[in-house]
Amino acid sequence: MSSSLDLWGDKWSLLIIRDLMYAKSCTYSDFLKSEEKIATNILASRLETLDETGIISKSEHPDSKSKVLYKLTQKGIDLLPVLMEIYLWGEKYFQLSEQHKAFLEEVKKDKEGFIKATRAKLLSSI
Amino acid sequence: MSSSLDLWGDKWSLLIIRDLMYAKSCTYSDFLKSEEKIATNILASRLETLDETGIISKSEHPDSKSKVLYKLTQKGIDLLPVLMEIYLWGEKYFQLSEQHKAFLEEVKKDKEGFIKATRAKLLSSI
DNA sequence: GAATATTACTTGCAAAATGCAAGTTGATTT
DNA sequence: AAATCAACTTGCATTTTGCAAGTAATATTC
Repeated sequence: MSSSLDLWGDKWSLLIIRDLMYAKSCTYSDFLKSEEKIATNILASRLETLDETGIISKSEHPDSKSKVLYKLTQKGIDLLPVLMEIYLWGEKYFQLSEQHKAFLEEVKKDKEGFIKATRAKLLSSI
Repeated sequence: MSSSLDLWGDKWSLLIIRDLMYAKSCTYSDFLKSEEKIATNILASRLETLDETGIISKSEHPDSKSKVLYKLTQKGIDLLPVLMEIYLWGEKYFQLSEQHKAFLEEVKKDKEGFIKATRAKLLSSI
């Protein structure tokens, strides 16, 4: 557990991973757009270590040479169950937006199924 | 997710919570005995914030006035599924001891059942 | 095609968090 | 009564974070 947390167990790494679960792929500036407002140097350092540890990978953007696409690897996609349990815990102990509530209601109807489907979708876009 | 991580999403907090999942209750010096070697000031500060946010609670030790017992609250016990998914991820990507491997094999046979039983055990000792 | 804007970063620096060693206080054992 | 134990606290050096500004390469606009 300690070793796992050393790889991705800090707030910013997990938020990066979360963004990638939603978006399938993000550019550097996409990450900067999320509401948590990560500092640019921290973002760069987290992307570097997540890449080094094989949780995300860098690839070329089809449209432009100056853009970089970040994606989850299988190792990163396998964190989906962890993220889902974090969400479900948060649902119990925080006031969520209607949007999030509706989403989690859907998930709870068939958690295994949701994870399997999302996992397949993410794996297909690697 | 960000709010959840603000409460318990750092390495030391999660290791404290893990110790309490195994042990049901720990004293300050019990935490110091775990292999990860947390510094005493960090331990004190984490115990304080986990107590403030209602994830653990302090109680009197039956044997001695000078000892303090720390336990998970329901809010803390509800993190069990998160911890289990962290373990299961780690199983896939790290070399574990035979002991841990055997434990996780057991868990995987009936994850829901294991969580339910462990949860009940922990709740009973609150 | 030169000027402007965008993208993905890097750098410098102040503030906060961490880690280590040592110290303190009250209860307990010898 | 003296020594030990349990739960911390304190001081300080090191590391990490966060903010603002800068840079270099590509892309777009005039």
